[in-house]
This record gives sequence, structure tokens and C-alpha cells, in this order.
Amino acid sequence: MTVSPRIPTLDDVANAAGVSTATVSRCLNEKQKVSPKTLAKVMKAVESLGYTPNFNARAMAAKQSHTIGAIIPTMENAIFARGLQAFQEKLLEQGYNLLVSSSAYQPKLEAQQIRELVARGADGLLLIGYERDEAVYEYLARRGIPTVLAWASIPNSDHASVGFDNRAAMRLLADRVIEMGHRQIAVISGIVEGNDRAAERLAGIQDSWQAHGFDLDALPVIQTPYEIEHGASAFERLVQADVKPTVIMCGNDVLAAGVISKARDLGFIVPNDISVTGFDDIELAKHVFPALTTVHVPHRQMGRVAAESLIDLIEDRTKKVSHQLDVSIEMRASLQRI
Amino acid sequence: MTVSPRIPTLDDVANAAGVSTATVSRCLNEKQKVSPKTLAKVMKAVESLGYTPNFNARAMAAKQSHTIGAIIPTMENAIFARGLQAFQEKLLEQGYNLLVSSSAYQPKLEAQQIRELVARGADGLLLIGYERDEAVYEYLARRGIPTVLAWASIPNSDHASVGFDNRAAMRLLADRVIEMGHRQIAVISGIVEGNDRAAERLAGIQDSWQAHGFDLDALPVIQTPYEIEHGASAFERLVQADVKPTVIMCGNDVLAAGVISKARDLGFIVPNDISVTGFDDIELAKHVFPALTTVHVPHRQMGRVAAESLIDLIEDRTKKVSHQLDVSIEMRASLQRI
DNA sequence: TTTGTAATTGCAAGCGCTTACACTAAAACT
DNA sequence: AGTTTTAGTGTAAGCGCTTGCAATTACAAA
Repeated sequence: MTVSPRIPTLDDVANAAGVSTATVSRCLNEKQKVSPKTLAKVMKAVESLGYTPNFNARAMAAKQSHTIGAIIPTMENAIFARGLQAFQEKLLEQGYNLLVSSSAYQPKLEAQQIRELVARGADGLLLIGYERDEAVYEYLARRGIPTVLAWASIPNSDHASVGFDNRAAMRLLADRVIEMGHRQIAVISGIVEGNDRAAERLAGIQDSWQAHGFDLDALPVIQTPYEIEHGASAFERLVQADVKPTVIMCGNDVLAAGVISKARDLGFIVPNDISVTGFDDIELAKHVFPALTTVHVPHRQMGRVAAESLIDLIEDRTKKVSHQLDVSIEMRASLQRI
Repeated sequence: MTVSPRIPTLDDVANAAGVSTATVSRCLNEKQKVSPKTLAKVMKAVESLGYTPNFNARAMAAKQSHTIGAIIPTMENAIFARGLQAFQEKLLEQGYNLLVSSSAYQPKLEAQQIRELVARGADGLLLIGYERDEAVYEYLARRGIPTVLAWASIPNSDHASVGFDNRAAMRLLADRVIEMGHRQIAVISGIVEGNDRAAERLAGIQDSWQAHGFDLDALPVIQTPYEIEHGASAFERLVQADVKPTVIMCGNDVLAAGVISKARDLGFIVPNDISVTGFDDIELAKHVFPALTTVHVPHRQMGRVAAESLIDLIEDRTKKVSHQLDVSIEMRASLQRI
């Protein structure tokens, strides 16, 4: 292996091209301010030296990094994948880069990662949901970091957000379930603590349940992490109850997939013996058997709009706004009239 | 909102604590070089100012970022999720941070992201597979960036790697399939071009096929992107052939999930009418119905070992090595003796 | 007390880049 | 021809941090 020869810097390029570093910098960032002739000369030097700008130096001098940070609760399943993908695409399109970390659903870790990303010079942040320590928001405000909250919609706050009303959406689905004759509902919810989306979805079911005149005490709820295995084992516990549920409403599709799988193992025919519903409409939803009745969320749209909002905020074009997107109920085979 | 007051810098802390910036820096990075008294004084100042070090400045001055970059082909499905998670955990444990980007299976994009991460000052890189333009490796070598290739194992190269032998593993599975009496195999492979894992898996099947004395021409193969939908539609095409396959061997579990789903839609009973196999043993594999026979890959172990190797490389403790991990065949219901 | 040694601390030179400002030359006016 | 503009370029001052080296202090031994 050859000894690594010094990595070329702006200075090297400037020397090679016989111009000043300022000119090289302009060639790289604002071509229109430079004569075509020098531009060509400089680009040739860049090329032949294999020069790549040092990002840290650039961010430092320019006081902006063209980098956006996103912190999502998990990468382990596909819940955020599509939305994030769209977010990134839009960002790249606009000349921004994305840095992703995962907080593993731990508020402490999230707070730490936020600091991390800010310390890295992120120009803006994408966060999931709204429920977090007030200190975090204060920190962000003090630092003046534009932030968009996604996967949730909070019309009357001073946070920019893009998402949908988890509670109303789930209520809509619960209404349908009840209309279809179900009276023995059991719920497998995500862990509500520290997760506003999970909390709202659960609340949505409860809203509907009560609105139909039923008693909350008669609505069994299990909270469990969003993992397929946990959905399965929660189901196992639920069906041991005295009154058998006729439908299991799950906090998301991953849990529901676990339920369907376990139900079959235990000899239940879904939906004849028991119905199942999910939330999110991830790709998997229509490929499990039976296909999952769920709430369709416009993931890609959400990602795109989030990117646009965030960039607008960063480039100071707009004030904070709250985008509320429409969701729809996706009726598939896993839910059956009773 | 308050006007954002200047973000505190090292200087501010130094002033507040009545020491030099050098001392503050030492307090933050090498506590043992500082007297307990000053340390306490400085930490108090840090605390009260809410100081966070500027990452870019730090990376620039120290010429190392304690950051590792990873570029994975996709975040859209769970193929890399678990391994990456383990990778990150190990990294954090050792005081390194992880930056992830996705290349969408596009070599061009990957090359660009590599440059991007290097420009950001990544101390090391995790890349998936080995097949890429030689220029990329040259660039990395010239820059002296320690790199570990994962999800593949290449014993006799000068690259550090940690993974398993995709070809041998798939061959093992194919041997089992053939032993179980299958003579009409059809393959749904990932896109082989630019994806060594996909290529090797396909080659593994072909190895076995030929070793059993069959003709390659009699082995139908469809290449298609690793997405559940594509698995489904590939299956649709395969079963229209004159000789119906008795088993579909898929390049990974995602494709297999699509196959199982579509097979059911078309009225096939898996595995009675047709068997299906996958590769990777992602969480989903045991939750589809019927549960998927697949190759179990030690994702978490791979992530951990990759992290260790990379850090060793960065901290100059070892030369490049190639770790080869064991895989196993996971026999489940989707594959049946014929 | 003096001197030697080790433990702390401060000084100041960068790290590689952007950008306000100054300057020169060429084009566009009176 | 003289005077403005305008376009293109260079100069140099940072951005916020680390770190080699020199200077100071503390402490122990002589």
C-alpha cells in the first residue's frame, strides 16, 4: 500500500490552478461569480487532484451545514422507512443531506441525539411525534434550530408539524369495527408512555367505545413494544380471558402481523373466528394472510411535505405551520362483520 | 421567542471559569491531565452556560471525528436492520457514533455517499458486499480510510470483511431442496448486477443444481428487486411456464414473503402445491404462513464483529482480517418433501 | 533555603474553508 | 476622453476547537 500522500486541500487546488483560494471556493459554490475561463481552469485542477471539500471546515466557515438531522424511534421495522425515504429524496433534491439516528423509543437517548446532531451543525431537525420534555424544546429554541415534528399533527401549538390525527383516525376505524357488530374488542397498543402516537391511537379506540355507550372497564388493553413477537404473545394472553374478544385492534401493523401469525398457530381462523386490525398500512399489510384491515397513512407525502416545511423554515421563507394530512381506512379481509 | 443569544463556545467557558481554552478542552477530553479543583470549576461553567462542543471544530482540530459511516443498500425493509442496530450499539459502547445513508442499490449513489461521508470526516466506513468499482477502493486507500465490508466474506483479498459465504450457504439449502425430491426448481433472485450477495446466492443454487447432474438451461431464473411486490409478480410469471416448478427458491425472505402471499391469492397451497424458500431469516420469516424455510444469518453477531474489526483497524491495533461466520439452514413448513 | 522533578496550565499555531472588503480591469456610460 | 459601473479576483480575518511546547506552580529531596 502506498503511503497516503497528503489529502488535497483548497490551497492545493488554488496553487495548481494559479488562483486564490477565494476563487476556488467560488468555483465550487457560486459558479456564476466566476469567469468561464477560470472556472474551467479550476475545475481541471480539482479533477486532477481528486479534491473533495472538507465538510467540517466548510460547515464551520459558512456557519451552515446543509445537513438535516432526523431522529426516528426505530429502524428495526418498516414503520418509518417509506416516509423517511421520501423525506430524504426531497432533501437531496434541494441540496440538503440527511443524517439519521434511532432513539430506540427512549426519550433520554433522543435528547442526547438531538444534542449530538445540533453539535454536528444540523441546520434543522425532523422529530417524530410531539411528546417530549419541555427542556428539549427550550434547548432547540435557544439554539434557534428549525424543527418539524412528523407523524403527528398539532394544530394549536407553536411547533411546526406534518402528520395526521392519530386519535381521530383510529376512532374512525373503531367506529367501523363497532358498526360491523363487534362488541368484544380487545386492544394491543404500543407502549403509551413517551409515545404520543400510541397514546392517541389508544384514546381513539376508547373514544369510539365510549361514544357507543360502552364501559371502558370492559375494554381489555395490553401495552407492548412494537414488535411482531410481542404482538404474538399479547394475543396469546388476550385469548385466555373469560370473555373471548371477537376482534383484536392493534396499535400498528407490526403488532397485527404478530397476532395473525399466532392466531393461526393457536388454531384460530382469521377473520372467521376472530378479526384483526392494524394501523399504518405498511407494505406487509396487504401480504399477510388474511390481508390486514388498517389505517392507511400517506407516508411518502408526509416525508415530502416535512422536507419542504423544514427547508422553508431554515431558509426563512415561512412561519411554522401545521400540516394535517388525510388518512383513510383500508378495508381488507382480516376484519369481518360479526 | 427570545432572540437567540450567542451559542456558548469554549472561549466563553474559559472566561467564565477563569482558565485558558486549553484547560477547558482538557477537562472535556482528558480529565486526568487536570487538577480536580480546576475540573470542578470548569464543569460548573460548562453546566451553567449549557455549553456543547462544536463538533465540526473539534473534528477539524483533532483530525478525527469518532464517527463511523455506514452505507447500506436499503432501509426500506428489514434486511440490514438488525445487523446495523448491533453495529451501532457496539460503536456507541466504544465511544463512536454512526452515520447511516442508504444507496438504494445504486453503485453511483454509493460512491457519492462514500465521498460524502469521507468529506464529513468519518474515521472509518462500513460497506455492504464487495463488488464495486476499483476506483472506489483506490480512493479509500489513498485517503487511508479504514473500511470493513460486511454481509460478505472474502478470505483472500486485501479487504477487511465480516460475513458469511453466500454461495456456500445457498448451495447448502439447494442441496436440501434437491435431496427432498424436488426436480423442478425455479429461482427468484435479486438483481445480480452490482450486487455480489445476490449473484453468489444464485450461483450457489446453480452449483448444487449442476452438481446433481442437471442442466442449467432447465433452471428458470427471474431477477427482480428485493421488494415484496416484486416477489409476488415474479411468482405469477413463473407459474405460467409449461413445466410447473415444485419449489420456488428466493434470493431473500422479502421476495419469499411476496411469493407466499401471491401463491395463496392464486389458489396454491404452500407447501402442498408448491414449496418456497428464502434467505436471511428476518423476523418476518417465522411469522408468514406457512413459516419460511430459510438460511439463518447471524445478523447481530455480524454487526458486533464488524464494529470491533473496524475500531481495531482505526485504532491501528490489527491488520485487515476476514471474519467468516457460520450460517445454518432453518427448516420450516414452507418447504416440503415431494 | 535551594534545587530538581513532576504535575498543571497557558500560549499560540494551526485545522480547511467562506466571505466582507479592497482592488483591478474591462465595459458602458456622458 | 473622462467617469461610472460592473465583473472578476485577491487579501486576510475569522469559524471553534486541539495540542506541542513553554512557562508556571507544587512538592519533595538535598
